[in-house]
Amino acid sequence: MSSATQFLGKAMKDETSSGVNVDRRKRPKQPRAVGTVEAITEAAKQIILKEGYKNLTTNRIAEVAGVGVGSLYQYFPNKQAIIKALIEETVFRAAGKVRTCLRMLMEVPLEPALHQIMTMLLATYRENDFILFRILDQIPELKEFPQNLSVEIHTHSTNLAFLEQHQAEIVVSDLPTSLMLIERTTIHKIECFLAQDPPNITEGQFIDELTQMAVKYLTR
Amino acid sequence: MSSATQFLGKAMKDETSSGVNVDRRKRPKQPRAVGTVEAITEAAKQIILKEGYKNLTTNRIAEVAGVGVGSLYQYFPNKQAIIKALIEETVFRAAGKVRTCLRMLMEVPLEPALHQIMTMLLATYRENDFILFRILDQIPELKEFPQNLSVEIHTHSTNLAFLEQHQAEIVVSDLPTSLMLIERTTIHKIECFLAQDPPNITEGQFIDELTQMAVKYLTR
Amino acid sequence: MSSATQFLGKAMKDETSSGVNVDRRKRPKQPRAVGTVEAITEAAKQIILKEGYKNLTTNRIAEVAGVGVGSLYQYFPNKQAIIKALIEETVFRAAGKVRTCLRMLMEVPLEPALHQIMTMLLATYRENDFILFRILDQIPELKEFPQNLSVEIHTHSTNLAFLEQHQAEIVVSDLPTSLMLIERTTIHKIECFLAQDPPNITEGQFIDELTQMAVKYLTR
Amino acid sequence: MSSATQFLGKAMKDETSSGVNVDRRKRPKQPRAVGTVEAITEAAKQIILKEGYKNLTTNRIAEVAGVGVGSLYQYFPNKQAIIKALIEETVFRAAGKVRTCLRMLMEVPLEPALHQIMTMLLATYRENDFILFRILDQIPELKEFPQNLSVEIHTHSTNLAFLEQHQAEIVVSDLPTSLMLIERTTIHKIECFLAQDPPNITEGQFIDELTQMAVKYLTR
DNA sequence: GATGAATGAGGATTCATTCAT
DNA sequence: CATGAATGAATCCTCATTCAT
Repeated sequence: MSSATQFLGKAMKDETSSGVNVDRRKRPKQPRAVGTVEAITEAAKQIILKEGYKNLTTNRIAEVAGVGVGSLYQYFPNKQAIIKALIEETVFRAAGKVRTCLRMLMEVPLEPALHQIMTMLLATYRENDFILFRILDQIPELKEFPQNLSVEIHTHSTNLAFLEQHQAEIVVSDLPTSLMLIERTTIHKIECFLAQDPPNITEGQFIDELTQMAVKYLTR
Repeated sequence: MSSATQFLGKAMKDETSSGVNVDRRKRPKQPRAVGTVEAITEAAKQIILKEGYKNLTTNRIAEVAGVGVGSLYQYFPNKQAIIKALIEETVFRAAGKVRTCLRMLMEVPLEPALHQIMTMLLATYRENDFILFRILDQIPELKEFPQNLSVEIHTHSTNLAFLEQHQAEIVVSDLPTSLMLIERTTIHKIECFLAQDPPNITEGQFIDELTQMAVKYLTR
Repeated sequence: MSSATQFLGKAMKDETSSGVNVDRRKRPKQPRAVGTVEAITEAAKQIILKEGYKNLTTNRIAEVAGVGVGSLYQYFPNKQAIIKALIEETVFRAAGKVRTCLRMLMEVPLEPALHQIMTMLLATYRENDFILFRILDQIPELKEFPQNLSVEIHTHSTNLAFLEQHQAEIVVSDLPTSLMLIERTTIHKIECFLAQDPPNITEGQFIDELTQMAVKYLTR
Repeated sequence: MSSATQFLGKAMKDETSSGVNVDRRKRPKQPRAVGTVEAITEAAKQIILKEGYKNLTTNRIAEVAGVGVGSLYQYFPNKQAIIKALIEETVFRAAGKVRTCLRMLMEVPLEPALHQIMTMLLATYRENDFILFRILDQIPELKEFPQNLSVEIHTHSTNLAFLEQHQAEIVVSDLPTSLMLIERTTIHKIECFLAQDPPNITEGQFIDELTQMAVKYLTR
């Protein structure tokens, strides 16, 4: 039994015990309804970005989305589900970009490839309002459903494939574990970098730094 | 000094910190009072650890501390101040241990020294209920007073002294910046490691991993 | 500079910096909501009248109004706003009656006209639960928004027109100032009279007294 | 049965039903204790004057007075009693001045005498921090014990004696009632005048105004 | 489906008063 | 006598959720 399985098992147990449902209530089929759902998550996003997570109330979401509060509960069973949907959406889009980029760099040597990846990652985080990714820290309840709420989850296997493609240049013994370490470290640094305002290091320097760190670690 | 001046002074003091005061209210003098203050922060700690941050209400703190709600406000102006005091306390104690350890390893070669440091760091984080360190992520308001709320702040100069002592073995150009990166990365990894339950890697392996990462990065 | 100056200055600054909003929160659109708003102010009125201002708590208002506490905050940002609305309402209705009466007496000679006005004033104060007018004394915070909270404000210009119409009989030099003095004095006396229970003077005597005072003052 | 008797009767009934004691707890005999009592009322006065009635808490009084909260309850049964004592003190001192002045003007003709009295009254109100006199409006509970809390009470008989001394110049039929009207009106106007900042009338003009009003009313 | 008025449990905070030291 | 730590009922206000229209 892998730890992943255990983890999922735990999450499921928790869900059962707390009785909280964070999934969508119904799949809207009518185009009007699709628009409403998007308006809701978009409103949530704007509020988090502009007014802070602590101001994210259901009434405010409805107001910004231009719908009645009641409509929120047509598509989401509760507030958490809205946040979850928003993050999933964001993560899904971001992961797609990362995977596309990785596939294009399969044939490129490790160091320049990593440099490009890092550049793209930074851009993706910025575009996708990285603050959303950090929101999870403020919602312990949601942490128990991380299945789809982390970019790594959606990119890990592609990442792995990428590294295996470059195995000739790499010396670490346990590739999956090393990959995980690099992934986390990289993302953490990007978050720290983006959180600084103004940054005390140029973007170019920062990406070089990130790349060097990964290359050194992987190739001794 | 006119009453107008007094008033402005008071108003300004109140306003400077965005209206929120997170400092202590009064210093307890009677031994009984000291016990109460400790009971309050200890209660807050236990609640965070056992019931989660979202259950940290003032009434619950008082209940667990075995005092009346009013007593909380004898020593702290508001709930945030309690949390701040708790974290400061924890951080201060942890930083003390780290510094002591570092001073003992000044003469030891880099790699074994780092190995010991990592071991000690992991132990310290575990002992000191590392969860507290992560609580800040859930309280954006407190992030604005990070002066004393981060272990790094209290250990950075000692860390720097340690690395300078080993300069012969180190190749990085900008030592302070590199140190900061290593500090953050190490702490982040420790937090991730401790957050896993159960960990999918042994403690020994994990510390080796940490040490290798730092050594490689510093010495190429 | 007198202490009065300092006091007022401080008070004003206090209000400005505290940024308290005493306006309505939203305009009810559904008829049900209109009823709720009225029920709230009416409940506040009844509590003040029957239980005293010190028993005017938000929970009690909700209870008497037969609604939940939350409903109070659908239409008013805070308790003060409820009181303000109640007083405004009362003042507005009372001022309307006064103005109507004055316009009807434009052609009547001064003394009989004043007599009728005083009679009507007393009746209006009694009907309109004059206690509400005195509540302001107990809420220093509201005193700073007296724009619409005083009957005089809404009747002063009509009063002035009335006196100018009778200028032939009047000898005072500065009509506006004299008017203000009479207004305040009259109202104050009415309040004192109504506050007595039981009064030690008949209503007829009292109105004669009021009229005489004004007539003597205006006509030497 | 005079209205005064009725009023007292009512007050006593109220006290019985509310069971509140507002008298001093014990008469301090030791000089140290006398100092403490004075420090307490003085502190209350300073707080009302500089920080507003809403900031008058027992803890703050003790703090400003430089004693422990407990000591307040050595000499006063509750907070109201402190306020009552403060007002009594102030009223008593003010009434003394007024009576002295009146006795000196027994032989002076009505108009110049009244002019001097008004001047003195205004000064007394200013000196004695007239705000204290208005505090009663904010404490309905205390209004029920006005026996000694109003300057008029302590000066009424002297006032009456003064007017009787000038009976030759006076035409009103019911002297006591007229006196009461004048007293109230005068005090009310002084309060309004002092509350204005800046006043829109000079002090001299104001006193002339007051005097004229009284003279006209009394002498036709 | 959509609305928005209504809800009320629950949270942070205050402050007059007590009582052990 | 004096102290000041402790108290807790009471207060204002919030906000996720429901449901009648």
